[in-house]
Amino acid sequence: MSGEKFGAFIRARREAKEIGLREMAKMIGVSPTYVSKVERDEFPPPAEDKIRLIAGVIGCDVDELLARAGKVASDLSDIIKRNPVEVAALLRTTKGLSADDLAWLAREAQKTKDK
Amino acid sequence: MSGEKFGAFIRARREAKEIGLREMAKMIGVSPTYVSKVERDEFPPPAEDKIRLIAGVIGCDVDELLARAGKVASDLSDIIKRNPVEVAALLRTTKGLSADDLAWLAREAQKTKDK
DNA sequence: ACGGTCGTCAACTGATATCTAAACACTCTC
DNA sequence: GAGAGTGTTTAGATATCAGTTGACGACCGT
Repeated sequence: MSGEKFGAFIRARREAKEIGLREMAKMIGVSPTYVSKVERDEFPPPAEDKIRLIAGVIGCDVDELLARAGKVASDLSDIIKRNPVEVAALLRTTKGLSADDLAWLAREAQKTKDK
Repeated sequence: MSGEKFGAFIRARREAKEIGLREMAKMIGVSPTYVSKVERDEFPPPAEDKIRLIAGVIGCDVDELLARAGKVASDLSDIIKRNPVEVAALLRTTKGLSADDLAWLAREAQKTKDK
């Protein structure tokens, strides 16, 4: 499942979009040096807000990119913290379910909410 | 929902169990000074592994105590990272659901898995 | 009055996260 | 062959995390 490291991944995407390193740096509000280091995995992935901007620039899903960076979106953490016991139980139960099953479950959740 | 700070909470629990500060410190493998500071919220909550030990000592749910510390169990983070897009969608949908609804949803997930 | 226990204070340490600025080398164009 | 782009190297800055050591004053039983 996408063994590609964070840095290599965003470099490939950036180059595919023909965006220069300095241009990218300006867009996400960091120094070019930093982008260079991160893209060669010499520095760890940046903070969440920067990752969100990068996702916008290279056009990929924020949650996926965050996962690749080894992080979890802070709004998701907040949701867990609101009902730690129940949500933890739910998540542990979903461990091992397929993407399709997860999608089905999300629809069930939506139905419950609408009710 | 339990506005009590992390430190004050564990101090109350510890005292209720008549456990000394030094004893507690020994049990979780840190210095007494550290426990003292944490319990008076002069230091931020400890790392996850220490929090797990504390939960065992004072007898409370690990996920709840982690939430109180503003953290999320790392096994839950791992579950999210395995299927970031689908699990993120599921979690955002569950936002606002009651504890009962969440429990129901977990049972649905279990049924799906058994199938 | 003495040793033991209680919690506390001040001062520090090492590691990790999250970045920056300045100078460098290579290529491509004119 | 000068200038304008690339990306890269060297060398930090700054903050937060996750704690430790050693000394301190208050109290307790004997």
